[in-house]
Amino acid sequence: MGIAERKEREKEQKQNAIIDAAEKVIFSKGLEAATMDEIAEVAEFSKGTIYIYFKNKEDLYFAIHSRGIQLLLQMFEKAIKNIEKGIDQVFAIGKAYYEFSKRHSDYYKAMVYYDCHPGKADSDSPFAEQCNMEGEKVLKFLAMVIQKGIEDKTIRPDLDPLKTGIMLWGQSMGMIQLQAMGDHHDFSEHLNIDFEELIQNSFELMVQAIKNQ
Amino acid sequence: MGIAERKEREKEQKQNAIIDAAEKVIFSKGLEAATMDEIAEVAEFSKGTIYIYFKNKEDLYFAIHSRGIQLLLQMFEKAIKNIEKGIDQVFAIGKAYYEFSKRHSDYYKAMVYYDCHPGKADSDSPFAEQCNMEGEKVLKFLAMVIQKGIEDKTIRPDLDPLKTGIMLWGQSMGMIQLQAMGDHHDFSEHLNIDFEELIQNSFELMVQAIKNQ
DNA sequence: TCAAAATATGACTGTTAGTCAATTAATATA
DNA sequence: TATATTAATTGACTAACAGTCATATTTTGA
Repeated sequence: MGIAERKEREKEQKQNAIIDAAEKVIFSKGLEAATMDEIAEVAEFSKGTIYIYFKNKEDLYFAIHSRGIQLLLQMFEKAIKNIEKGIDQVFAIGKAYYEFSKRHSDYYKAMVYYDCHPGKADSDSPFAEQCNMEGEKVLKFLAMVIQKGIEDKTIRPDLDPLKTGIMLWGQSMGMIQLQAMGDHHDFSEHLNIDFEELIQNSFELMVQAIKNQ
Repeated sequence: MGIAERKEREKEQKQNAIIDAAEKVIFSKGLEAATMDEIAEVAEFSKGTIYIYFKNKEDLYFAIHSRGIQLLLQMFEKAIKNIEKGIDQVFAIGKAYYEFSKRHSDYYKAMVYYDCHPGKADSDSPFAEQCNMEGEKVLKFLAMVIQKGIEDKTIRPDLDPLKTGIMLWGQSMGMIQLQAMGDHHDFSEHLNIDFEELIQNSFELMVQAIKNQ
């Protein structure tokens, strides 16, 4: 059955075209202001069609989220190339994470938004499921690098790689989020804080804490 | 003019009554599902009246947020009593923060929700302003405790109290948020992670990193 | 060529934040 | 006290938007 396959391919293409349109709209006017009507118009489909390819607005947003995670993982993979020691790779990943939050801030915002969201009906959203899987992949990548660091004796051997990865992830995420908060409210300038430097310091502190000896 | 003062008092009382109603509705059905109509009904005012006392829905939510921060600061103040050393007080504050996120999870969720939110028109929301001020007060409290730790030689003297406070705050917030994410999605149980223990470990790591010697 | 199945459409519904002209209550004035 | 003025309150109304579904169009297979 070549037709079924072609249809499958076409379906995916259309889905991607809709995600492209959604990104255009959301990245230009913000998550909140983006409407399904406008996304449909930019995608050159009727609104009804959007709802054939995506369960609801949230599901469409999760599709964007998923693209963001994939991009992040690629940046992590690039970041550790040509770096020898595990501990240095961990630091490089931290920097890459920060870099991602700055360079792809649209994706980053979309990701944070949904991570903070309770999410009313994430029960059966296909793309939400995909996000979870991909998020786990990123985490396991980090855990693998930590494991490598333990093996090459640059990271404390008493640490559990997965747990340590979660800690580093959580702490880094918190710092980057704080910076975003500082941007929205006044506080970073009000208290005269250079967040870029502060995040750098915070990564150094974390790396110091897991370093062997 | 005693009347003007009485009116001022009455205005505040009514505002508080509306916030009470909003908490009742939001804490029972969630931030998203809560409607202004229902809040008005529970408050026993018409919807129009709600909009006299609060600029918009967001402003009302910020009022709840503000109550949460005040409660948090009280918990911090209680937490450091009867503890001698600065470094131990820092640890106690970390524990209190986690405690707050568990015991007053309704407030905590409301707070995280708005911290993550870009916030379309926070420009002239009186309660948002109050939140910023109170958030800063909490941060300065933490910085003061760190300063004390530097003075009693339990915390590294090379650290800047305010910057270090921001770091600890951001990192703790990130960990707690990760736990919340783990609850919503499947990942904490899927990866067999005991978050309570992990957060404890992460606090220990942080405290270790700022400890003197 | 034409019936059946798969896709796509956009007018329609229900819900909710926010508004505002009309109403009611409180205060000042004569 | 009676009346005018000012302040507070109301709820019907509007606009905007997510999501639906009967109808129309296109594609497929006989």
